[in-house]
Amino acid sequence: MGRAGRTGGVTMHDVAARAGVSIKTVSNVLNEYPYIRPATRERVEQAIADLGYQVNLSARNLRRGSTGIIGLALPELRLPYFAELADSVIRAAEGQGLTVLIEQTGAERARELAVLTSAQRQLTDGLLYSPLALDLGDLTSLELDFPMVLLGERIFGARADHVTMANVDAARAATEHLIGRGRRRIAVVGAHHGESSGSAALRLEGYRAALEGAGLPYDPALVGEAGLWHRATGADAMNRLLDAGTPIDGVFAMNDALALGVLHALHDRGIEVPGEVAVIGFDDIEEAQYSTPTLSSIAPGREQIAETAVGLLRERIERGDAAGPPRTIVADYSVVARESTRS
Amino acid sequence: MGRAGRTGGVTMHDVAARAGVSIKTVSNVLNEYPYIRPATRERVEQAIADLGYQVNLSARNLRRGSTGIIGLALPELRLPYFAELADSVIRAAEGQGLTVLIEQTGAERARELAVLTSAQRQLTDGLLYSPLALDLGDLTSLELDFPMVLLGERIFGARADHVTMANVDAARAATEHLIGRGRRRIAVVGAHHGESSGSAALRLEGYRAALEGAGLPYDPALVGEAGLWHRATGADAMNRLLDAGTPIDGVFAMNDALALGVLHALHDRGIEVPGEVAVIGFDDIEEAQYSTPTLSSIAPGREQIAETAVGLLRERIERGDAAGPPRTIVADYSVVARESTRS
DNA sequence: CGCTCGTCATACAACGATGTACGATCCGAG
DNA sequence: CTCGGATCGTACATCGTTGTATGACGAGCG
Repeated sequence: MGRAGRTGGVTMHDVAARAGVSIKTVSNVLNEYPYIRPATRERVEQAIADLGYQVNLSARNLRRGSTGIIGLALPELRLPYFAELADSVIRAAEGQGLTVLIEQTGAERARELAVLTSAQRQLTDGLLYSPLALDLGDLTSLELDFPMVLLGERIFGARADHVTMANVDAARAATEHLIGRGRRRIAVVGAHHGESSGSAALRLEGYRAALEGAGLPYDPALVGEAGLWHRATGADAMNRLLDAGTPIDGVFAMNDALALGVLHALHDRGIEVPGEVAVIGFDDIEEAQYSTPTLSSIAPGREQIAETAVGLLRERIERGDAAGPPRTIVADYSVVARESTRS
Repeated sequence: MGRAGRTGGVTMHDVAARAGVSIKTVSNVLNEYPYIRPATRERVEQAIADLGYQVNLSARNLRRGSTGIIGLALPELRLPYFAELADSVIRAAEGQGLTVLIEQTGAERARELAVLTSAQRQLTDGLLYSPLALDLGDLTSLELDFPMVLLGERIFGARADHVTMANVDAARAATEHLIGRGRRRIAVVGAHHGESSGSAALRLEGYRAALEGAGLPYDPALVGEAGLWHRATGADAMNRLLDAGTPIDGVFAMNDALALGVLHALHDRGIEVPGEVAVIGFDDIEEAQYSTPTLSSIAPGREQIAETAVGLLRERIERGDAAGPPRTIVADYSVVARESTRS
């Protein structure tokens, strides 16, 4: 074991020798130390170019005590929303001079907790953290003293920065969009029974608020449970609702994956969308533009979320105040109307 | 700047002091050095637990000259195929004790080349590399001496390991599947004009072989170009083919994203699938199971590809023979028939 | 009883970069 | 011509870990 640098093992020492200066001067050139004569700087840069030198990041990291890497903990990349989020986060981080290390938790509680103490923490300067399975009871676990920004859809009381979306308002807007299309028997898919925090609860709250605002009754028979928000669970939930025989003319799915499952279930039964049932989702993943019919959704401002989150995290890292007062940023959203809710 | 370990700055030194041994003994315990008395080992382990010590990876990496991280260079995570691939690679790597650092190239030639010399190379022990824009002329750029495994759909003559799929055979099987359903005017979508290597060329070859085998003529009017294999370009290509007025009763799309775009274009024009036109894709992304109609596709054995690729790379890294004789592994594939080709 | 050999642990010197302290220039002002 | 401050570079220690060399101890052998 133990091969040195990938670049052929060229060290600062070699560069220094070639440029005829000390090793520290090379370091100074690389680190924008101001007092270097142009001639010296040029000689060093030439030597660097000649030898194809690259700094050894392990050594620099050790010395500096930081790595320039941030972690991104999310459930699974195969969920389109998180893939797109990761994409945006990587771009945003790149723009701010950071590298991203992705860790998948599978939305399992144990693994979500493990992420907080894993060896990776030690290799990263901070963490963008998107837990799905944790609840308020796990709050204490989050009282760590490394820079962290909570990401996504849950509202925690945790003492950490949080970049989120306006779940209640957006869900209300989605439901109102259906109501505005003349729907009156609107089902909701994705509820988590007995959960009071988390995006499921918040989006249900928005749904209820919209009904109330329109003077429509809240009917528990129209609430479809779905623990994991996958296509398969969305299809299952829809099938259960239909099997129960409740009349339905609109569906608000708590995310697009669920909504696509719902579309699929409706299609299977020959129920026309949007003719008989209108459907709206949440997340506005790219797939929503290409499904049949195309899917109306809530666009949560993913780029903005990523950019903001990386920015907050970077600030914490640079200022070294992992424990500063927590900030919460709520991203903008918008309703995107497509075929699935054309009236 | 310069905060030490995230774990509160506990070092081996502290552990050694608490356990009443030397610092090296602690290291020996951690590194499975065989000659340690059980009593000593236990004392050290207790001290580690008491202090919550974690090794400083930067220091270890510097000393060992390796990082335990592998790079994964791919076009974009927002392309479902690559998101699913990344998911599988991360799982496979985790199982083999490695961490994955994803780098997005956007399928741009310049960025694909930049990946090979970026600072990240220096932070990783090896690279899983999935270039789309490079061609045979770039072969020389790939003659690097760090461990690398080429991934995915292209066949290079490069002197590097390659995990690929049987593009020609699989494309032929897809086309034969359509022929078996009685289709005779089969279009292909995703061709790259003038390219002779790369998956586009190989899949086109398979398509032609299938036609030939069935005694059907090859008609250039049935070949749809699409530079990037996205939903949007697939829809565009299909629209162009339809606008040209060529009769078509089947479509082989070179990947699922294209196929979904094709489905969308057909739907827009009220053309029934599979009644009037049958469609088959390639990649078998999860979305294929939930589109309307569900999409027939070629399942390329993604798990197998990921597992194999990580294994090959790890072997290279551990044996230190980045320049050993190149191996090529061809993964299994299978035809998955769904609604879009039900006859 | 002296010697070798297997066990167990230690001291020391690296890995490659950077911060600190300090010495060596150079310039203009007195 | 000397002095002082601004520039420019250097030597050294250090980040936390691990490989090498080495020493101490006890057991088994002749």
